[in-house]
Amino acid sequence: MPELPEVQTITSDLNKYLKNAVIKSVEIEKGYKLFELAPKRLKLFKFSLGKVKAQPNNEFFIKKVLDQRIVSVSRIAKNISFELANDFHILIHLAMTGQLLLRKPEHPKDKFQRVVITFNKNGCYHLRFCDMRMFGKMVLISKKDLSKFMEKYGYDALNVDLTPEIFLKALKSKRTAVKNALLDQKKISGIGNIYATDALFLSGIHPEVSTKSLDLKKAEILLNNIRLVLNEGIKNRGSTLNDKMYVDVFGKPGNHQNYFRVYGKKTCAVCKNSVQFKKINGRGTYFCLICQPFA
DNA sequence: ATGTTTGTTCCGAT
DNA sequence: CATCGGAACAAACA
Repeated sequence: MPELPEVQTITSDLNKYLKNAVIKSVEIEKGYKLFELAPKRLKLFKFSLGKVKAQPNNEFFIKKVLDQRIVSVSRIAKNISFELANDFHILIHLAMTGQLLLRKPEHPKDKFQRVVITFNKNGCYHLRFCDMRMFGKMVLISKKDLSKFMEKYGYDALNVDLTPEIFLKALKSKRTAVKNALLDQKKISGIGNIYATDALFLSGIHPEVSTKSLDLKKAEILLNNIRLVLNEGIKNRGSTLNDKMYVDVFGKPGNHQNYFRVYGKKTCAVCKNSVQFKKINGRGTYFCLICQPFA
């Protein structure tokens, strides 16, 4: 579920609460394998790490993280990275339905709980990795491999080094509908379906307009609106849809769903005309034909 | 029963 | 060979 604002909310809370905490135990739900589910899933892991080989098994993971101190928690695109005091990072991607919950050990078992890491800092805490659909991943990666892993991502949408010129060039390197380019993490990272939809609406750009038709002025407007909705999303602690799958580390839903511009809407808040809904590249897309003319 | 879902990768067509 | 779009991954809900 999470896009950049949701991952950022989780990451900054975890950094606040787990920085310098020490991992005292790791429990993996019976049948849940960090890297070795079905053969197909193993393949998925390998590819998702690029040329980097995933570590072979749960035991290796546990051995390497036990008694390690968390140096810091940070966000890489939509991944959460736990820097350990040794040579490794724990990398977590929540995909569609992943959750990270900070719990007291006595708190009742959470639904779809897959991995429980116990930390020792100001008492004893659980970090529970829950994932209903199991598209998420949790892997151990060496510092050297992490830099290789990061190469597969384009500029983070909130990176101040990303200028309108670079942004435009990145979009144009893909000859496709502008919305598809925005969702391509290799070009620009962090943007997901909801925030892309709202940013295009604010920019008056039809989602199916070709990247070829963009000019620097439009790119600058779009980039500013992307940052506007992402920063708003962070301020509002993320978006929680009706399925309630996104919650923060305390189990609380976000508020940004109350501030969507066009996503999930029936009528346009600006011109009152009916909002269009269309699947673009398999992703539900909302737009207003009056405010976002296809031209 | 069918269609829907915040993400990413695989695979076939071009 | 590079690139794009659709399918697949899996589970719950309406």
